Amino acid sequence: MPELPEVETTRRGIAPYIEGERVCGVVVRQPRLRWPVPARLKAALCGQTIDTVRRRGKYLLLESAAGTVILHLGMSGSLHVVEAGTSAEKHDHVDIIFANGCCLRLRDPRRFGAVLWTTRAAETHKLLQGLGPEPLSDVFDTDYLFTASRARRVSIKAFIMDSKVVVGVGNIYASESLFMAGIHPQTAAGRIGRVRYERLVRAIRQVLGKAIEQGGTTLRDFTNSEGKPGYFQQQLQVYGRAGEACLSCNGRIRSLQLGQRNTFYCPQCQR
DNA sequence: ACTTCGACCTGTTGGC
DNA sequence: TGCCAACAGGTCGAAG
Repeated sequence: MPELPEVETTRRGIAPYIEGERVCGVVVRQPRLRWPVPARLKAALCGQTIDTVRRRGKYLLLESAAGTVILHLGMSGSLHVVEAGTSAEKHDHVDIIFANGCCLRLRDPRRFGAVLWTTRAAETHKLLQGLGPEPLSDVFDTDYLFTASRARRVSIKAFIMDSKVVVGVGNIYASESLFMAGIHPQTAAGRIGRVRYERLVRAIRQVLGKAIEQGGTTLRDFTNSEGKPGYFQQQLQVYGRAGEACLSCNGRIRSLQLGQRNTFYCPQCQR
């Protein structure tokens, strides 16, 4: 479900309810997520105040003086703020309850998500330390991407979906960005020139930025923390449109498998 | 060091 | 209507 825009939409949705609020309870109904939810989470977190809710790539970081909760939504996770005491449904695995009466609830049917706890700077955590730059930051520019891609034989699509290269570009926005940049998804990353990387950087920024503005993409069931869907799917140019007409050239959108992921592109517009 | 691929889960969809 | 296979927005870590 969530790529960077959906995670950012979630962050913005939950922050006002929990920033500056004190945790007074933690309920773990299902500790078996991607990694076990640490048993010490409850003891560590109770009594702490969540100072800030940050995002790094697709990870959400709830920071307190004692440590940081690292959250990942995986493929099917979502966070909602409900009133403390609201009855839990089938896949509501973890609640963090606040003294102000709010309950931050993680739902994740496929359980690819994660809830972890670290007492050190979150950036140094194993899962975060190798991450590439934020796509919307200044560090992510043409030079960076061009240099990082030299001698790389992977497809450009797999390359931009690699979180060590750049974070937050998932399967939907990878296809969309490559369409906008006019680059065929199968092209080897190392064989793409500077000028085209300039276009690609711009496209990634634009696509992600626009998607955040629209509250993310809702294909099946993504809703923000208030239960509202995102609207970016109305702007999707190629994702999920195999067999349909390209909105730019009227040719047929095609799909292919790249790195075990479905990939959409227009063979006319993308070379 | 790079690349590919299996693995982790459940729910939904589409074909027969 | 029912059953079953295929597929889904992520990504780690092993193996080549």
